[in-house]
Amino acid sequence: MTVSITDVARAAGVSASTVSRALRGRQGVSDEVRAQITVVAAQLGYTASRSASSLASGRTSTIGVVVPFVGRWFFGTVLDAAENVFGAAGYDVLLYNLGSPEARTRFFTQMPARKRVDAVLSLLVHDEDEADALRSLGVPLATFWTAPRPGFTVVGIDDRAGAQSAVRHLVNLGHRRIGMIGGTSGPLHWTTPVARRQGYLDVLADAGIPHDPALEADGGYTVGGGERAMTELLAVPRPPTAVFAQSDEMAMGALRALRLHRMKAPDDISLIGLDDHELAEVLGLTTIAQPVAGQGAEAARLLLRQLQEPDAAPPGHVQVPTRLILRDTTAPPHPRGPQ
Amino acid sequence: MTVSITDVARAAGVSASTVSRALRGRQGVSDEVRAQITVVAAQLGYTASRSASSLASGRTSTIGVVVPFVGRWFFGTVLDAAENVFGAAGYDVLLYNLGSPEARTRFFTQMPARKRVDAVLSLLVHDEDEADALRSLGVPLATFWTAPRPGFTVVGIDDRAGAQSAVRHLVNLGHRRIGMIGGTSGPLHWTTPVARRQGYLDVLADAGIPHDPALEADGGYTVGGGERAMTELLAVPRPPTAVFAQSDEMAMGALRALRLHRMKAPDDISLIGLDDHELAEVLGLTTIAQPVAGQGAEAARLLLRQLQEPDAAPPGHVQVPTRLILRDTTAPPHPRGPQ
DNA sequence: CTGTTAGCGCCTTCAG
DNA sequence: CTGAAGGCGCTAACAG
Repeated sequence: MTVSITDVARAAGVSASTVSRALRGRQGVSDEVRAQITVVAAQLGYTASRSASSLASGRTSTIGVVVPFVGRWFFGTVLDAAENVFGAAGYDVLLYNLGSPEARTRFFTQMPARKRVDAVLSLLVHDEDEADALRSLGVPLATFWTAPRPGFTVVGIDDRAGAQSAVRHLVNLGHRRIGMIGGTSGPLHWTTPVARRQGYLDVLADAGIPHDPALEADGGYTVGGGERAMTELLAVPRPPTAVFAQSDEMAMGALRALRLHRMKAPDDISLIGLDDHELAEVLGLTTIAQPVAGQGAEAARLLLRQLQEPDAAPPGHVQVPTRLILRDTTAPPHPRGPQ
Repeated sequence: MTVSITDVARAAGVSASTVSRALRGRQGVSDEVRAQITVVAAQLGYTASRSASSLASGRTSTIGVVVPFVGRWFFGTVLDAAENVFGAAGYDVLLYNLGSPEARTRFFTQMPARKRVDAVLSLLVHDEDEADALRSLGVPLATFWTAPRPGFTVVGIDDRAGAQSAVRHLVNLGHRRIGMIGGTSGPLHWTTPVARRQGYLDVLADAGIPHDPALEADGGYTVGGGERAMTELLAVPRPPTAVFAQSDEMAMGALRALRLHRMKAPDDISLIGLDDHELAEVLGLTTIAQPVAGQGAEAARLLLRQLQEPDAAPPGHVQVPTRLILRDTTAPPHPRGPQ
């Protein structure tokens, strides 16, 4: 029914091994025989069975990509870029989308990727248990993070420094009451919110501004959460004149909260995000940009290199730069405000 | 090194066949033996090699999902929902992200999914050649479309009717000069823009409004394209008083164009989109909603059912409803305008 | 340069 | 209910 390597071999009048060698571009086959086999294989519509060749060779030509939520802009963009790099190199990608706790548990207990992938790119690793589970796969690993992680190739921005730039921008504009929308209590205990908060605290301290816990709100890294968080901040007795949202999506939610309160950025309150989301420009949102697709492609490339040169030392930690993008949501504090 | 089924068999004092049966929950194994084997397998950290079991059984427990751009909100959201359904059912998903023409060509010439998947969900099928290539895989197929497609389970909205609702809303508000931002000349010749344009023309004709080609602009289904398209429409001698954007992302671009021209929706011009993008609410965009994640989950479920009951008749064409979501970007035409 | 010989690890008969 | 035998389709030595 389905055409196999022996069918091609028979039709071409050679042995199966020769077909295998010819089609995979290995040397040791005369040019004319190779050409012949190529033609015959095409005629028959032959494609090698990945299962069979994986079983025989031990290689899968497949890379596992673990994503928290493909639907989220950041992860979708990273995945898009990474898949392009893997696909161009002849690798298929197995996607594990671990949005729900059940999916996450299922993945880490059953480890469906075991023996199925040559490498894994995990965009998010919650804790050391998950890291260990991944390490137990015995394949090259990459992840996104703000710090090095043993056994992983790590790509990421300096979250703390990025947050510092954001808050410093607000301080430079003359703001003293600066709020923050973060994500500490989200379902995922990853370190990004912690590092970004640290950057916020750093700059406040530097500028001699006392830290007011009432000016911190949790936006859970979602649009809706950002809206709620901004609403909270507006209800504080003495509201902030500027707010740093740890992600653009939360900043967008914050923008909506302002609109609902008949307020505007930057007239009533300044707002800065972090990411440079594709819609940040549409909204005129001032933000700290990070190269999202670029990081995905870079992580993919580093993983491929490890596959090609298993002996070379793993790359370790690659940090990519962020930069301030001035748009329309930040300005000096309004003079009439009570400050 | 890596633990195989014979290792488990030896450790449990049974044969490999018994281990295979026990672990896959097939009957014909006594409860106590099964329990024992389960324990031993867990201890040893055994996971069956998918390559080997696929080779032996002919089933892959894998579903291929073909996506034009994972990074785009619509496709990312659909993929997210579909992956959750597949994953919960014990299937892995192989992702083929065909954003570039090269990736597309590579996929359709090499057919890397052949012999690797039990079914395929292709979010976009350009033409009959691609459809035929997919059919040649000999597995259950599903896709998103506005019309039935032989050999595929099709899920989708009624694009024409959806567009009609959008334009009818504008007509009902009293608009007579109604522009449209579409996507006919995009790189992908899929039929969505055609169907939505038809809906636009239908309502104009119904309302006795002559069709003015100058009021149609191409936004290529991207944010940037939407911005350019709206800019074009504003430059027309007698600009529209209302605009229907065939997608929310184009509508968002249009909103930005308005802002840059110091104009506002709905004060200067009414705007309606189609999708109900996650950020449409943030922007207050009036739109026609379609259940995006819902459609992804539905397509996945239908595919799984075909896998479980191969004899049942394939579901054919499932059409899901759209509905008008009134927000802040549409209003009756401004009285002072030259009408 | 090419063919032959063994498996890769598992599932599926077929016996018992 | 369980074990033994064979083979899925391919690749990797090893001979020629």
